[in-house]
This record gives sequence, C-alpha cells and structure tokens, in this order.
Amino acid sequence: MPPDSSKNERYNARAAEARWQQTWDERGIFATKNDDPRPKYYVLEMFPYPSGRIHMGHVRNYTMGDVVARFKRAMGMNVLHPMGWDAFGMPAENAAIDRKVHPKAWTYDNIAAMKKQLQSMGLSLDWAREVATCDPSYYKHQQKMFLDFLKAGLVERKQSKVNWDPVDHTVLANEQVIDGRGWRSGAEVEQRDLTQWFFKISDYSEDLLKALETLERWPEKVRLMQKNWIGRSEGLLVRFMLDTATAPNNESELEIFTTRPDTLFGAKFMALSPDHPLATAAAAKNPKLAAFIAECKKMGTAQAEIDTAEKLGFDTGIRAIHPFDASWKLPVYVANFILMDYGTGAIFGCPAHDQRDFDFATKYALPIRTVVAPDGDASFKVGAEPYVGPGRIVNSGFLDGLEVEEAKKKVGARLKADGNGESTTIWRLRDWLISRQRYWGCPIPIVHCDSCGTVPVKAADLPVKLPDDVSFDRPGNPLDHHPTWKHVGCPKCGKPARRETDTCDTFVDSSWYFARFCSPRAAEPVAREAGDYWLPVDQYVGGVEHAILHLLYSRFFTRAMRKTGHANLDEPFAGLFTQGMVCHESYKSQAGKWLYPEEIERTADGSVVETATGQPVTVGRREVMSKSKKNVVAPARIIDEYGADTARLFMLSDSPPERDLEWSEAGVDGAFRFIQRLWRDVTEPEIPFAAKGAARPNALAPAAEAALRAVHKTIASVTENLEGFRFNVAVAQIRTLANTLGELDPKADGAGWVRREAYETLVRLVGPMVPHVAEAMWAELGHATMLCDEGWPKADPALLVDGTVTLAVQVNGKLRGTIDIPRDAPEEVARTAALAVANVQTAMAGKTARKIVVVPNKIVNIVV
RNA sequence: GCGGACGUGGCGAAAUGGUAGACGCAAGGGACUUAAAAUCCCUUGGGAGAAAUCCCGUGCCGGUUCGAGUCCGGCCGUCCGCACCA
Repeated sequence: MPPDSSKNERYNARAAEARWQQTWDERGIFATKNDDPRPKYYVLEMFPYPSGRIHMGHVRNYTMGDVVARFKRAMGMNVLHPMGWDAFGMPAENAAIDRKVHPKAWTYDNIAAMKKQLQSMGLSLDWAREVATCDPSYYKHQQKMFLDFLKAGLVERKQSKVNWDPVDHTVLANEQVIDGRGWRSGAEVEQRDLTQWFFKISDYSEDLLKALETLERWPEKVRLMQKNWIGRSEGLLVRFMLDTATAPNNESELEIFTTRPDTLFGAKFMALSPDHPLATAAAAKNPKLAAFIAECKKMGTAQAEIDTAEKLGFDTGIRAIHPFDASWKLPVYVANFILMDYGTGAIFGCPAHDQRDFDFATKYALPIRTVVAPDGDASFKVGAEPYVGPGRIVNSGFLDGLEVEEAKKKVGARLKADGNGESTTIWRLRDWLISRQRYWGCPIPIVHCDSCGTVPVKAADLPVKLPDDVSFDRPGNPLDHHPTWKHVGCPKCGKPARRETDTCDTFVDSSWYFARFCSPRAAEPVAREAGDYWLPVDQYVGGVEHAILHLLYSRFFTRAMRKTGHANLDEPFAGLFTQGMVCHESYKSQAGKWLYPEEIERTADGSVVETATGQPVTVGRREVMSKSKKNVVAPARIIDEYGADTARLFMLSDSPPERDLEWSEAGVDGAFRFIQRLWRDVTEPEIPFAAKGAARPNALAPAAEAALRAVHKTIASVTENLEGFRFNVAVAQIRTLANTLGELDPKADGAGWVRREAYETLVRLVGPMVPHVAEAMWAELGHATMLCDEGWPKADPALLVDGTVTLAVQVNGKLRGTIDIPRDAPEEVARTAALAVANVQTAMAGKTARKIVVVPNKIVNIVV
C-alpha cells in the first residue's frame, strides 16, 4: 500500500529527497578531481541506452554501484563515479520511421528525461563527466582511434560470410547472434557474402584467454564463458596427398586439421566443407556435386536450420592417400557439417571415435575401424556408439599399445619428420565485424576512391559528422541515399570519391567509454595522465547478459588502445560484479491480453482478477520484467509514491545481489516501514539521546554495555559484508541492530549515551543505502555537517569480543544444552561445565564419556 | 551432447565443518482506538507432550568426521552458457 495522507507518514520522502539532492548538487559534493591525494577508486555501472525511462534493472544496478561509491568515499577514497549514455542504435531509427521524429531529437529528449529520473534516485554521480556516445565530441575520438587501429594493423576490410539480420537490415558479429537469431531483432539470421570492416580481435586470442586468469575479482562464470567463447584448441595440421588422377585439376594435396591424430589409422573418409576450394573445383566438373553444394548453401541461410540439419555428404570421386600407407586410399566427400572457417575446412573422418563421423559413416555405410580400446583390449570393437574416451591404441601399426596422449605425440613427430604435419592452435574466436548498414551510429572515417582504394580520412578532418537532413522513407541505409553526404574528394588524390556509408557497431561506442570518463573533455580520446591515474576501473557492475559481448570487446579495445598509445593498462575492469535481474509474475486476461500489475487485484480468497472487468486472470510464472509481457513496475511511480530510499533499500534487501530479485509490493512496504521506523527512532526517541559529544559515563549498565557491543559488532559485520557485495546480509544486520536498540531498557545506566553513540553509527551505516533519510537523520542528531562527508565508523576491537561466550554442548553430535563460560577459559572449565548440564547427564544415560571434543569458545561434544 | 551454477519453512533468504532457519515477507492471536490506519506485543519447520523435553528435518542414496546445509562419490530436478568447433 502506497503511503498517503491517511497514513502516519512522519518522514516525507518526496520533499526531503529533492532537498538533499539539491544540496549535494549545489555543494558539488560528488564532483571528482583528478589530483586528489587520497587513494583513487573508480566504480562504474554499465551505462544505459537512453530509452527515455529507467527500468527496475537500472534501479538495482545503479543502487548497488552507488552503495559501493558512497561506501568507498566514506572509507576515505577519491571516488570516480560517472554516468553517460550509450546513445547510438536502432531504436532511434525505428522511432524516426514510426513517429517521424529525428533520431537525434528523439535521443536527446530521452537523455534529458532519463537523466531526471536517474537524478531522482539520489546517486552520487559526477554529472560533470557525462558523455553521450552519439555526440560528435565523443565519436570524433572513436574515429581517431579507428584510424590509429587501422595504421597499427588492427583493422581489416575483407570479404567474408557474414550474419545478415533481415529485420534490422544490417550485418551482425558472431557474438551478436544468439540461437541463430539477431540479438536485438530476434529475427532468424541469414548468411551472406559481403565485404565488411573487422577489428582483428583474433590477434589477441591468446592474450585474451591467458589474461582471464589474472581477473581474480571477476565471477568465475563469466571467465568461463569467455574462455569457451575464445575456444582454444590444440591440434595438428596434416597434409594428405591426393591421387592426382582423381583430382579435378590434378591437385596433389589436401590439408586438414585434427585434434585426434592418434586415430589416424581409423580414418575411413575425408570430408570437405561445401565452401572448400577443392569442392568448388570438383563441382565445376560435376553438375551433380554442384547441385549438392548449392543445396547445402541454400539450406544454410537460416542458422536454426543448420543446427537441426541431417548430416549429408557427396562423394567427389577424389581419393586421398593415407600418410602412413601409400596404398591406402580414402574417399573424399563434400559434407554439409564441415565449417569452412574453422581449421582448414577439411577433416579426416574416423567413425569409430567421433560422434559426427560415426553418424556420417553409418548413413553412407562406410566401414568402421576401432583403433582405441578402453582397456587396451585388442578385441574391443565399437558397436552402436563411437568410443570417445581414453584408452590404448590398437590396430594402428607403430602406435599399438600407446596411451591416447602418447600416440598423439608420436604421430605428430612422425608426420613432422615426413614433412606432412605441423602442430597448430586453432581458435573459435572470429574477428569482430563492426560494419553496420545503419544511419544512427558512428561513421567509419574512410573514403573509397577509384584510383587509391580505401583511404583514411585525415585526422584533421575529424569528426566525420552524421548529416542531420536524412529521410527514412525507404528501406536501407539513409547515409547511402543521402544526395550529397557521401560525395567527397579523395584525401589522397583529390579526385571525386565516396564516403564509407557503414557506421560502427554500437558495441564499439561502449568499448571505451569507461576510459573517456577519466578525461571527458580532453582533446585526445584519453588524456594519458588521467587514464594512468584512474584506470583500471576498480569495480564494474552490470548485467551478466554482457558476459561475452561488451566485456570481451572492451578487453580487446584496452589492448588496441595500449598498442596505439591511447592507454597503458592490461585489463579494463579489475573487479566485476554481475547482478541478477528483476522479475515479476505476468498476468493475462480472459481475452488473452497481457495486463500490467496495476490492472489486476487480489480478492479475499487469494485469486487474481482484472480490476476493470472483475474477470479471473491467468497468473504466469515470474520472469524478467519486460515490456512485451507488461510484467513491469515503473521505478518513477515507486520513487514518486515511496521515495528513492525505499526503492533503493528494497533493491538491496532480501535477495543476494547476484541472484534474480522478485519484485513485490509487500517487500517495498517493508522497506518503507523500516525507513519510517528509523526516522521515528531518531526523532521520537523513547530514551532521550545524550547531548552531542557528551563524555562516556563512567559506568554502563550491563544492558547498555551489551547494546554498545552490538553496535560495534554491527560495524564490523556490515563493513565486511559491503566489501563482499552481500548487501542483503548487511541490511539484515542493520535491522537486527535497530531491533536490539529498541529493546534497550531506558532506565539502564548510560542508555542515553549509548543511544546517541548507536544512532550516530547506525545512520552512517545506512548512509550508502538510503542516503537521503540518512542525511535527514544526521541533521536531526544535531550535525551541521553533511553525512556524505563523514568517515566510515570504526569498530572498537575491544568491544567485538565478549567476556563470556555461549558454548553448545552436544552428546554424540546432538545438541543437549548450552553453557556460558568466560571467553578463552581452559578446556577443563568447558568440560566440567558441559558435564554438569542436567540434560547432558540424561542424554549420557549413565555412561562415561569416551572422548570429549572441545572447540574453544564454540562447542563441546561428548562422545559416549 | 559438452560445460557451469543452484536445490534450506507458506515465500525471499541467513549460517569461517561447530546451537539450521538470523533478517524480512505473509499468516494467526492480542493491545491501543468509537472505528480504522499507523504503531506495539505474542505465535509461526513437521510431529509427540500439560510441561520439562524428545523424535524427525537443508532434493535423493552413500561416504569422510567427535560433529555435515557446508567436504567427497553417485543419482534426480531446475536454471544458465556453448553447441555439427574436427
């Protein structure tokens, strides 16, 4: 239930929050200097796409980052906490098409609206460093780096099979195709042969893989995903001689890649990719083969089909010669499951020890020869399934009896000696295709000249600005249709030439924004001194959906920037935290339409009905909030009704931050109640606070002393849990402390002093989480200073340990009682006290203890 | 198919190998109130018992240990990533 005038809402969040935000802003408290003697700390949340409205995912993400920022600030660090806009991209163009708004106007309007919403969250951001990637003052530097990368050999224009998104009318990088569909449009992706721009991310395959080990503060999961994506595999290039009489143009050899050279004696066929040059050559002389290849390619347009397609092959008639036996001929097939861009686009097939080869051989009735036996048993024969496990080699001449790994080495050595083999490492990672046939992106600063070829734009002529006067009334790239924009003189020869009309993938924009924040107005992409001071980002916070795309690209960019002198660091993000998503159940009306949570209500018997019609509603499982299912709750509404502190506190409570969070109105109410309760505790104390700065009374009653100890224990544990991103536990501990203080007997000696001590601490502990009400309480406690300028409370070590401890007493591992004894008492004391417990005696049933385990200050276990 | 993560009350969850269920949500009972809201107090894993207390309990089956939610092995289930990668 949202608060309203009928409720006893003592703290008016709406008024107070706006006031504190204004105060922070006026005093420039969160403006960060690059020359501050305190140790630096750079905390960054993934910047948003300016859709115009923040969603709950943003609220969760930015709340976490803000807690870290405010916490580190209180810990005495010079904190950089900037924000910007990932402002290029398709939605702006779609808006232009659908609503006749210019992408630029649409984007900047959205930025303004969204900035307001972000500001209402009370984030400790340095807005002076704000950047928008669609601004020429930003993409100018990106173009400069493109040219520098080009000079450094990190950019390449090449023809290749690329993923074409038929809905967005653009190509996509491999990473951006998920389950055969475009990451944004969801359309089935097609394969097309096009000439496009690539960043040579594969130059860094080895380094990107190796350096993952150094990223100790990254989630293991993300590192593993990147490792799999980079996909290193070690193997052997093997040259097979061809029976030239059977080859279309007397070709004499065929090179294949294998990771299982030990199974070479089990080879029964060779297979070529339909795109392999030898296949093409053979097809030229064999219409049936040509038809088969055409069939393969046709089938291959939709990725989803490729995945489910049956294995098909066509015998080319070509015969290859086994490298260890000149009389052994192998048929060469063209097969639809061989990829041209992995390895050499050709393999040898060993049906006995590879699932695909087995399936293929079974389909085409090829023989199967077992060459690996699990126990080295020579009579072992592969039957209904291939054997892919470890074992010893059989039926393989000079390899017989060797373990698989030994055999690999021996085959490799022999082939190398013969000049037919070479060790090699193959990577799954492909170069990053960055061309996009779209308007609303960073122009690629290249000119195509008929005489000079592709010519870089001169650095002095940057930025290449997007033209404003574009129309979206026909499909395709508006830059291409523009009457004048692309016509330009060649930078080299001056003759009429054409601008590149492709723009950069928007993931390029977001690959270096973290570095731009160090010196957002610098004349170069990153002022070196600023970069050297701030980078790397100490703590990055964002969604796990970027585990590969954005994070891998940024890692590449960091390397490319180092190579071109724009930065000098190994890795962009020293610490990474991937937060869970915000979920909500979904509702469908009888008519089958999705309903917003506001459009339903729960009846007394717990059933759910549509408010407007009173008809029952189908309640769907809880899943990520998404506009399409209307299972969304607008942060703006929550902040307006409850205040930002409530929204923030709810985001941090209950669920561990890396896990999905279930949005619940009841949970929000709980957060709201706690904030009101803290406010009451401070403003209407049951026990009057001692005067500010009052000296500690000489004697504290035991209850007061215990409360003081609880305060210091809470400091220690909250600090530890904030460091470890366990916000939910930190919140619980703060609540526990509030409960403990509520139980403090007002009559206890020193209660008033402890009370002040406790609340001065409590307010500082909740400061990073609910900064507005914390400031208000700080002021209520009589402080003229700003809470956000205060240091973090320090726990007094003497108050962290109690004089007496409670030990559990077990008999045979079962709890039978507890004892209170002095801390660090001799074992004998614990033993005696434990045995004296009546219940323990009963449980021992008159038997004598065979053994007594005493863990000091923890437990006594009596074994009978 | 391969790889990974996770399975704890009605729900979200806590718990360096040492008193399982902190903290919160929901529910029930009570106080205050003309009434409600707000607030406060009590109960709340299951079972037995008047109570003390006892038995059972962290997906399932085993193991290690004085002691296992936690470590090891094997299943089952859920989620995520990759997937004809030779």
